[in-house]
Amino acid sequence: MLICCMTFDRKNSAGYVVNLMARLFARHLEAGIRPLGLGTGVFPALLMLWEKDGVTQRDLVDALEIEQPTMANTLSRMERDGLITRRRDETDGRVQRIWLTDKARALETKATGAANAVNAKALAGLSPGQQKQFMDLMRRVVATLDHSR
Amino acid sequence: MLICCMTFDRKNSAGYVVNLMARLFARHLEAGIRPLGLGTGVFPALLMLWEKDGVTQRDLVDALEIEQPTMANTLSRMERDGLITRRRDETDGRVQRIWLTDKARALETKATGAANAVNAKALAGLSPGQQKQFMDLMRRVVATLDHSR
DNA sequence: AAGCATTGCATAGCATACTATGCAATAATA
DNA sequence: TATTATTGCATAGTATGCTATGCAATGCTT
Repeated sequence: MLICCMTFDRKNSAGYVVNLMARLFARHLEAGIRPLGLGTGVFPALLMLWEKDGVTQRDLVDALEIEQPTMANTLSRMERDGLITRRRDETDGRVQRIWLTDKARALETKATGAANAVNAKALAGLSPGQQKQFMDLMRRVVATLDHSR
Repeated sequence: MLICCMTFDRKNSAGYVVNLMARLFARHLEAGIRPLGLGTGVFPALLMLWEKDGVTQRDLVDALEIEQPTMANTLSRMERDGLITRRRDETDGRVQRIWLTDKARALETKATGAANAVNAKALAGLSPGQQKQFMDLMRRVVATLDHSR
């Protein structure tokens, strides 16, 4: 049934639903990792660093598609909170290399567990095939937006 | 091919991809509506108000699933920028009713056009059937997260 | 009616994200 | 080698979003 002058149905707008979904994911993840002293913003950087630390800020910016000042700010908070140390590169005076503290290393299992739990909870209403479809569709949308300007 | 100790593959994590996708959507929408003097944060409120103004802050908070202090802050910016006026309800001294200015009304066509353009661009790589699937899957995930915890 | 609970909104404080800009170190070029 | 361009990072300023909290107006209970 059509309503007369409705020009924009937000619940049928991809952008609106994507934003809402992202905020809901963030709220749930926040609740899961707050007991660990972590916030959602540090999570992507930690994922990279758990895999391999000693990388540069630039490496994180490129891999995570986060703007450089955002990453600088996030790393400052992580340093303040004792999750990383920054040491200047020996051969290039511009570069800061990022190293995890033992404290940050010790959080990996619990933190990724919390993230896995949120993902599982969020996708619980979808069949395994639909979950794969959902991920695939999202990755294609991301690729489209990444390469369009 | 499996890599030895990788415990968390972010590009296969729903939460990570959702967050990235939402930031990309926001960047594109921001670029589209900035020439109108709008930001992404005011957009959901404007969508509601274009449909019907004279509603309360509480109405917006409930419909948009945005926390009340966030909405109060957003409405303050909108008032500062001449998009809305707030008038106290005549029968209930607690309530502020929100009214659009002519300036805000005049932006509806261009702003929703920009949002439609972003949505179209984002979904351009999907078939019409896949677009419907994508929206349906997202709405189901939103519903799941809405009703859990 | 008095006292308590609820509701609607504002404020404080912070995290996360952006653009614009500056600066120092290095690289490239003339 | 001197100049210019590029690169890596930091800072400033702002928007968007959250939790915690306070307060005034209203509603409820006795």
